[in-house]
Amino acid sequence: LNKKLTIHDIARELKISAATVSIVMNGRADEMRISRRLQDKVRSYVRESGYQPNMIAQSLRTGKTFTIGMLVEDISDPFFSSIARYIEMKAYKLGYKLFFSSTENDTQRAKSLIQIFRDRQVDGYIIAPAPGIEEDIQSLLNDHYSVVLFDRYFPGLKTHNVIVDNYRGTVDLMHHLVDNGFKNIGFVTLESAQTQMTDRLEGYKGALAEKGLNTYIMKVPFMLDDYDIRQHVTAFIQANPALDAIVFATNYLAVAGIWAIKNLGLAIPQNLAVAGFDDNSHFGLFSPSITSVAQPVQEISALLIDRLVNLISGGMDNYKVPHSSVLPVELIIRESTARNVTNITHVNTL
Amino acid sequence: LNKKLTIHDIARELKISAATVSIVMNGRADEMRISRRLQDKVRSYVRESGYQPNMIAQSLRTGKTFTIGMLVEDISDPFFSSIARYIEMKAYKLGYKLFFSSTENDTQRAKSLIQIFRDRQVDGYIIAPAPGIEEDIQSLLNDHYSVVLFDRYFPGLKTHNVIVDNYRGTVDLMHHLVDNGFKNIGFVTLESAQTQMTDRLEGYKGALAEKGLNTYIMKVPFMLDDYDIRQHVTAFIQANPALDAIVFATNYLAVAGIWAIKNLGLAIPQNLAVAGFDDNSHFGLFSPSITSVAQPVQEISALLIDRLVNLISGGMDNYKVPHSSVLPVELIIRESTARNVTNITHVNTL
DNA sequence: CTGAAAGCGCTTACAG
DNA sequence: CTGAAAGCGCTTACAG
Repeated sequence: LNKKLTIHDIARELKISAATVSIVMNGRADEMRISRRLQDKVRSYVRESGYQPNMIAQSLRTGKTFTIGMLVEDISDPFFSSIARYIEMKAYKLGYKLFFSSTENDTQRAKSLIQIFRDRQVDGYIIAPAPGIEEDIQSLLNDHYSVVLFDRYFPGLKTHNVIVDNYRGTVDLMHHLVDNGFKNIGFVTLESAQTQMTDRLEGYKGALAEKGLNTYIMKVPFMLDDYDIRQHVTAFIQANPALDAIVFATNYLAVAGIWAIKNLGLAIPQNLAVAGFDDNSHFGLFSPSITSVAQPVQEISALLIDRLVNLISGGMDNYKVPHSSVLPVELIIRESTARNVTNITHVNTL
Repeated sequence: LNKKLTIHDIARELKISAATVSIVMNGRADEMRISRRLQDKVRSYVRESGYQPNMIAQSLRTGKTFTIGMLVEDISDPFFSSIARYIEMKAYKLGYKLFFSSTENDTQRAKSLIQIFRDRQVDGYIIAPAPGIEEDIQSLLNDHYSVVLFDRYFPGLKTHNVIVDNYRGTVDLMHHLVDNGFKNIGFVTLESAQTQMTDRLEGYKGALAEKGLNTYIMKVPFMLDDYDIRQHVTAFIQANPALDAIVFATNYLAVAGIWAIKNLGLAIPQNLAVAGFDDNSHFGLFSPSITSVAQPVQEISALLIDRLVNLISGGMDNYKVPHSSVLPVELIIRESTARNVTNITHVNTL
């Protein structure tokens, strides 16, 4: 196809060696004591000819690809796609490109994707780990790759993590519900031992235990489609007529759950209050608008890419002190958890 | 760091030449008449040693990177992120990885990202083009790169395109509104000459002209933030009290517009019916649920990746007959455009 | 101050 | 049937 200019073409044209061109291009000209005149000559030729170094050749020689592999659960999920967006923008400025991949939280798929990233020789990894890939992460660490986990982590691994205070998020939400008069609060979560899910569950249990209230927990199996999630939620509500509020541990559980509640003909929050974890830019337009615990997407993204690029350039020393950043979450109160109207109405009718 | 096995290590171990190993690895062993015994020996050694060829070296030698550059307007937009998701899954099976980048519909940024893709030597390009990058696309074509455009295209360029029938989408929507008794239908779109936007606008004008109804058009400047879009929509509604319905030309215009309408205290659809282009998985849960024109995301994705991989492997011949696929859209009718209740109520009270 | 040479790990004619 | 050699385009000691 189109023949691209190489460093040797330039060297020949300027009657110097290719090494000199390379050194000037890499900003090592002063250090190598190349005359200013020659430097200018090279630089102006490069500028005019529009020469662009072959990154593949550079990568083969230096071992650096300026590429980052990012593994999320689902790139079309609003939480992950907005993080991807921020990280890509910051990476762009730093000269890095990202490979995004969706694990669907599947162990085998995640393992395979990590291997692909290895084959591609990415410089670093940003991973929201699927269950069961501890060994693969540990193996990356053993081989001294730069890795940062987020959203969830493995307590047994000495990794750098960027997570949020999931426990406190649910506790704050429970206090809000209790303060608004709700007494029988259900919790719909996933059949999952991942840290972000267990922390949210513990927050729920802890807050209710403290208040001496009953717990109602439904664990939905992993990887169900929307239809099946709705069935589970419907069954849960029907089996627990005492429920006056229900909390969903993830964004997509909430969306499926709200469908189920509407389908049962229950009014939110009059018959059943609703709240969810992970905010969604559309929750404010739902009917009614939905209370949720929001994660600081922008801070998470900034921290992830900064930490990773630091690791990549800092070398092995940084691995000595893995560090978890725990960011605060924010409770966004909307209509779906408004004070228990039924009780108030009841009082009035007496 | 960790020393990886090379083809020469294997050759030395097996006391054969590196070329033989390479040939076996690339499935050209029979063609090159390498004995079955030797083939098996190589293959089993490769399997046991876990040897993985160095893709960077392969790319340098062959010029192929098995990488695709994908340029969208915003990777966190649900339309683009769901396309990204499908494409990534299909690409995974075909051995390709994707670089996703967001242009924000900015000309300079889009140009810069295309150059970065070139530097990275991607094998092909999937592009939702920003305005003003005709030359850059043409230049890719001139250099015989594989390119497929989607969502919008440049009528002057002989590219392969995957688009939807935007014109018909708006026409269908207008007919639905008119059939339901709406007579003063506004259209909120962007100040944009991009094909997807002009086609939607033409559909609006055409359908209303055919019915002999007035048009009310607001063109919002590009790149406004949410707050400013809401201001524009508010001003538009206040300046046109006759409006009984309003159509938004994109998903995010609709979301911002609905905020504005709610803020004005107008009831949907009693005071003002609402519909939008591009469906959204949450529109069904809005208050009321929102009528919209849905694009066939999965078909778009499948067509894009199939076409592109064909171009990449088929070589130049395919460039002789650029082809536009125009996919049908689907009108999803929900509560926000229910039959004009005000009129009916009016009749009843007489 | 600058150039010649080696090598990153692979594939592809070519020779025998 | 198989191996030695060249080369993809770069960078990095090393020599002078």
